Amino acid sequence: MADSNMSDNIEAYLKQILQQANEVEIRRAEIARRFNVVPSQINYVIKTRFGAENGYLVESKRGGGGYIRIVKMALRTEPDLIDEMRQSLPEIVSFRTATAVISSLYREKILTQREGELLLTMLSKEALAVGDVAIQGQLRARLLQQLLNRLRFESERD
Amino acid sequence: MADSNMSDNIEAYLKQILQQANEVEIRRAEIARRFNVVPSQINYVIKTRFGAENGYLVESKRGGGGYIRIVKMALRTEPDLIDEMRQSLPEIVSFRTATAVISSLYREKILTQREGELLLTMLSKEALAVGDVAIQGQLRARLLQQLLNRLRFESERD
DNA sequence: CACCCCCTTGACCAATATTGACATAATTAT
DNA sequence: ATAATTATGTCAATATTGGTCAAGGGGGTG
Repeated sequence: MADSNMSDNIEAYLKQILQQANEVEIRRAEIARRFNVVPSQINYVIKTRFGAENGYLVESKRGGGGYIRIVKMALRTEPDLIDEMRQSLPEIVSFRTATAVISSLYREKILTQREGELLLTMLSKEALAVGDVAIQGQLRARLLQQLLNRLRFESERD
Repeated sequence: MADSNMSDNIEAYLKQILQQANEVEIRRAEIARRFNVVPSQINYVIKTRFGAENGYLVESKRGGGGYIRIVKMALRTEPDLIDEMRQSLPEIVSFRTATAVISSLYREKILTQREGELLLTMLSKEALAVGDVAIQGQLRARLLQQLLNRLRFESERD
C-alpha cells in the first residue's frame, strides 16, 4: 500500500482531500508529524507537485494560527492557444511585444479590454523601471509568463 | 469556526459590525476583556488589519470616555480614497500588503474579482523574482503605484 | 562504474501573534 | 491649579508558526 516514497504519499493524501473540496488547509507541523517526516518536506511536496504550473494556488501564513492552504483551479476549455503563446514568448519582451500579446488575448476573448489595460499599466516602462533595459525585458517576460500560465486556469472561488 | 488565532477573531468581530454600519466605536479595555487578551493586542489588530491599505481610518481618544473608532474610507469620494492609499503605501511592499490593497479596491467595486486576481498574479513573488528581496519590494511598490495612479484618473472621468 | 534525478534531512531564516512594562493624554475630583 | 483617575499608545521581548537552502542518500541508467 504505502509507497516507499513519502512525498508521493503526502501528495496522494492532499489530492484525495482535494477531490471532495476545492481547497485544503493544513498545519505544516501536523502533517509532518502524521507522515513522520521533517516539516520542510511538506514544502518540497508543495513546490514539486502543487505549483502554479499544475493549476494550484498556494497561500500560507506564519506565526500563531499559521497555515498552508492549497486551492485547486480548473483547466480552461481552450488552453492550447495560450500554451502556444507561452512557448513562443521570447526571453526578453519589449513593451511593444507585450502590447501585441495582450491584444491577442483580447481578440480571443480571453481578456476584457479593461483587464488588458490594467495589465499593460503594470507592463509599462515606467512601472518596470529597473537598472538595465535587458533586465527590464526579462522581467516583463516573466510577468507575461506568469499571466499566461494563470490564464490557463479559472478560479473556482468566491 | 473559531480560528485558533485571536487576532483574526477580533478582526472578524469588528468587520462583522462594519458590514452593517460604516463605522464602529469601541472601548479598548472592554474588547480586550471580551476576547480574553491583553489590551495592547487591540492596537496590534488595528495596526495590522485596519490601516489605510485596508481601506480604513482610525481615530481615538484617551482618558475618561476614551474610545477607538474605525471608519470605512468608502465614505470619501473615490479619487480621494485612491490618493490616500497611494500616499500611505510604503516604499517597499510585501505580497501580503499588495493583497490587502487589491482586496480593498475590490471591496470598493473599483476592481472586479478577476481583475484583482490577474493583477495579483503579476505582483506575486514568482513573477517579481529579482535578485534582492528589497528590490522586489520596491518593484512591487512601483507597480502598485502605477496601478493606483491609473485607477485614479479613471475615476476622475466620472 | 559514473552519473543524474529525485527524495530526505536539518540548520538557519522570516513572518506573525501575544504579552507586559512603561509612556502619554484626557477627564474628573480636590 | 493640581492631583488622581481613567483611558489609549508604544515598544521590545518572547512565542509560534512556516520558508529557504545546501548537503547527503539511494536507486536507476548509460
